[in-house]
Amino acid sequence: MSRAEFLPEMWVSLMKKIYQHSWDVSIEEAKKIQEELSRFVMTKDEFKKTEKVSGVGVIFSKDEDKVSVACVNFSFPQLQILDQTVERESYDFPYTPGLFAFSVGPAILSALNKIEKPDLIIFPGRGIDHPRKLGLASHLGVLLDLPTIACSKKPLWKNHPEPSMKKGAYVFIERENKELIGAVLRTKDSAKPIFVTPGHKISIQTALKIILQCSPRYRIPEPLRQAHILAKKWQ
DNA sequence: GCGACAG
DNA sequence: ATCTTGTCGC
Repeated sequence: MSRAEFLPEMWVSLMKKIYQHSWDVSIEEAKKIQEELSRFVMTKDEFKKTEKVSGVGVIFSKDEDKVSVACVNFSFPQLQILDQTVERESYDFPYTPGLFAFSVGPAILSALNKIEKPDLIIFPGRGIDHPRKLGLASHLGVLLDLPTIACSKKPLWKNHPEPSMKKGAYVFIERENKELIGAVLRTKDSAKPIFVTPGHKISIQTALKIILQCSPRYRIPEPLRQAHILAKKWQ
């Protein structure tokens, strides 16, 4: 099949999936959706500008089935807050490892609708480092057709390597089949490293570069840190 | 069978 | 995620 034939078919199929996409599904259906959407995940740099970078913060309510979601747009690389939104919504899909997006995806999409469209989004959690290659950042990256990065405070992989204590140091993480899925990145001298993985339309190298540029002072990249603080206020 | 498993 | 206690580097 030629590339010219392949691409349109791929996009028709993608649009179909997005049109049919439902968050109100069983666990088995959710996994199937992940398998299908993951075919469209790209880990090459596919964007021209990153002038506006958004961070997403997610906090679950203690008692009720509610989740607070904040989205904060930053200028890049100046890192000034441009606009932001926060909201508290109920969610139907209980938190399940591997299916995080089905709990918080709807609330995040509705929050993102209330701010200006960013050029790139940083999500808490996972990206391609996922059993079906579709962590939250990859899932919403495909649905929004935007470059996305995932950052986690927890290791992607058991027994991860340790970068040097100097800010900017990193070590790649690979699957057993040697496929690169992300990196352990030191965003602050002598602080615990964070775990960075591409979501969609971005390479690991570029993701690391952007996350470092977003972390001038604190361990957690500023867009994620501010979004987390804002979501926490509305918890 | 058991614990761990993004937030 | 949250809670809690303790330790170290800046």
